[in-house]
Amino acid sequence: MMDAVFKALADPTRREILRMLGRGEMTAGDLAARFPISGPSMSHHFSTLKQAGLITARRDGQQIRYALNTTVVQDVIAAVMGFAAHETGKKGGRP
Amino acid sequence: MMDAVFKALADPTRREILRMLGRGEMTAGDLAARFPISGPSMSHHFSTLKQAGLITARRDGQQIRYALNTTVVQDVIAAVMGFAAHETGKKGGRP
DNA sequence: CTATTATTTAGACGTATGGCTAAATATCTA
DNA sequence: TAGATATTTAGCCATACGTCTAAATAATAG
Repeated sequence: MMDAVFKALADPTRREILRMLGRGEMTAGDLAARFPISGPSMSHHFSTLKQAGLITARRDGQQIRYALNTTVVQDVIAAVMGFAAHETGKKGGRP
Repeated sequence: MMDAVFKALADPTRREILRMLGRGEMTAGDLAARFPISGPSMSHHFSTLKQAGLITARRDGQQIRYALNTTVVQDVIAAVMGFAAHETGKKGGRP
């Protein structure tokens, strides 16, 4: 599960999509218009992000509105913090 | 730069290496012995992590001791937090 | 129902990635 | 110096990834 999440984060276009969605919901079209790659390629990125759980999709008429899934984003933060959380003998928390 | 970091994090073996180094410094050999893949393959993973700045290497006799670079790990955390940090109209901080 | 707009699915293509074995390099020991 | 141990570098191979164009699906407008 985290495997799909980290793989999704590996691509710079997808990270930029996440940053944009961080400002609020956007339609697939609006999002795609801001990148120099084809619609189908963007759609594939959406699919990757969605299956990783990083974004959610909901249909609104003929458009699809994508939104950031902040819950999973927080899971990522926790996972990364986990890398350094086991240092022994290091001063933990805030002083 | 963050590009190399996120790419490095995309592989589960490399994430596991980081977790192990989170417990403290280890030699290339000790680290490699804990994975079911060849030494050369492990060496390549070390190289990827090192060039991403996620780990540091220092020679100690005939061995190389690897250590987690917590500074860069924190940069990753900051970067991921940046995805969700721009939500408008959401209640921020802790309640 | 037909046409139009929005988005995804399918298939193809070149490059990147992760794995392996064999060979090279570095350091210590006899 | 020769030999043993630790680690990396060099090639090779199969699979995964990101991109594209063409075609399919979904929903709205006439």
